[in-house]
Amino acid sequence: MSALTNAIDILRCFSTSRPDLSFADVQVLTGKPKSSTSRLLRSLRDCGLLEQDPHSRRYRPGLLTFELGRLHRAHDDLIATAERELRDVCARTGHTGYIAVLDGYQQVVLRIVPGSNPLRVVNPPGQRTPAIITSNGRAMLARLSDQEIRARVPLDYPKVPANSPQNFAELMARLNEIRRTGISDAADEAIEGVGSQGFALASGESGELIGIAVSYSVQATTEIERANVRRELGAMAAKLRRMTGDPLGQTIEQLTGLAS
Amino acid sequence: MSALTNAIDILRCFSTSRPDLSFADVQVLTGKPKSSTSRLLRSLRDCGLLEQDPHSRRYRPGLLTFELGRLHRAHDDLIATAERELRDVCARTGHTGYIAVLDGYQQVVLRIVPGSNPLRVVNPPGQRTPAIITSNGRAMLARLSDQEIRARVPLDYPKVPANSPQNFAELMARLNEIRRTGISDAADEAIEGVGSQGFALASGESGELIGIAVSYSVQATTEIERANVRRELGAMAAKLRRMTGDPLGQTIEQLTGLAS
DNA sequence: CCGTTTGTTCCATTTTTCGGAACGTAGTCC
DNA sequence: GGACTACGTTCCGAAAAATGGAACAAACGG
Repeated sequence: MSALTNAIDILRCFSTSRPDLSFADVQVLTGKPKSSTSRLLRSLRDCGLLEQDPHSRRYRPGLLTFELGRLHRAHDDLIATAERELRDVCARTGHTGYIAVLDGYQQVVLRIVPGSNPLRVVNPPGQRTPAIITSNGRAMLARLSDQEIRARVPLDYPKVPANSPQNFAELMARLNEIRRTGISDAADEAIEGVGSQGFALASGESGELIGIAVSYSVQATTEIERANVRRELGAMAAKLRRMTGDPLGQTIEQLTGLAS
Repeated sequence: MSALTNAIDILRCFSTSRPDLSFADVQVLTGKPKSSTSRLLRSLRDCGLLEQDPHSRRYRPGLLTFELGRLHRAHDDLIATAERELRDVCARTGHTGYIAVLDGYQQVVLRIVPGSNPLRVVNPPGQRTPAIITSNGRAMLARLSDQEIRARVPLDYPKVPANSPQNFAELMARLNEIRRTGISDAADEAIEGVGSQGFALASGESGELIGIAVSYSVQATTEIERANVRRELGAMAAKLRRMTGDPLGQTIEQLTGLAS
């Protein structure tokens, strides 16, 4: 196991729920010996990937990650284009919009478009969530080949909320449904009382894949309003697919010519 | 030279002016053999620190840097406190506010508060600039011991704009001036026609040091207006120093008990 | 079809890393 | 004060990984 791998393992211990860690935290989370942890933490700190609070002695992501993170304008064309359209939809509907990407079987929130409705933003940018329990997460999975999906979802199917697909067969059933309709939805899954609808957008040019979703309170919306959201999303999807050359019906593997 | 060091050297090649790099770019910038560059780039890509555009094959900071960068809310208390106050000042004066930190002899922009005046934001967050040519950069330097300043500024004094201190002696003269008045200013240095005033804020508790500045068009402001900015900044500095327990007059080294 | 550019793979040598154990350093309890 | 514990760092021989020159491969251009 390379030094870089170990370093990354440490960096991956940090998350929105654990924005800073003590030496002991890191040691427990990585399961590495004290000596290795000590050396690596020092290296990471010295190179700017981590910072150490002078008083609490806890570690947190460093200045370098801030700088690099700013540069990750990330797939800029695709995302910026999608964000513009999403803003329009959110302005019209008042709901909150999300743009996310897939990483393994998790999704990571990239952009948020706050809505005017009083539903607080629950997933800040950078937030990781299992893709199988969100509307746009499943929409993205649906664009992968069955083989690729199988490879990404852990063999030991994770414990998920009651409304989410409870096993691999249920998941595939939902993904096939999404493949038919082009739109994905969720209700009371990741967060109680919150529903969302979303779709996946692939760039025909770069083969990038993003998920776009609109999120709302289930209680505070009527079936009619949700149908309206579906219509808005459908129109947005159609427009974006035209703009980005998304060859709907092709898996990402077919687009890029290789498995990721 | 450790693998991690080499990896960091590659990451540090990316900047706002070079947000993505080709294999050849990296090879030239790092001066490493092709084989090493190839292996390292692959590792960095595989672990998520870099991404590779499927078509242009160019590299850019990856999803992991985005996630970690989000977590670097960084020195949150100090910066958030300062940012709140800065917002007030910027709202009143209409000018653009900056918060930055020192890294070596460069400063890195952390936060921007756009003003209402039509001066476009020129330094996005993450931007690096030599601290010796900005008002808040010099303000931060002025809070270091002379020995520490000497250690940070390159022996081969860099080429700087005409209005900036042209050599180490001139720099020290200006820093001593800042130490006397508590406020730093700049005009027509980093950017032609742009002036700024700033000060440094140290947290008495954590020993962190940030620079706070307000920036404006030299042509579009009168001497009276600039005096007003100075007054606003002075008041803000006094208030923040009280709030954060900044022991003005002490160097950062005295605060943290060690050289950084 | 050949030269160029660009990038990857191979492999013997050199250099790091690894991790158990010994060694500090505080803080705490009695 | 002294023993105890939590927390980290340093040491060092064994083991693993990085290194970089060279051969190899692929894409491009003329």
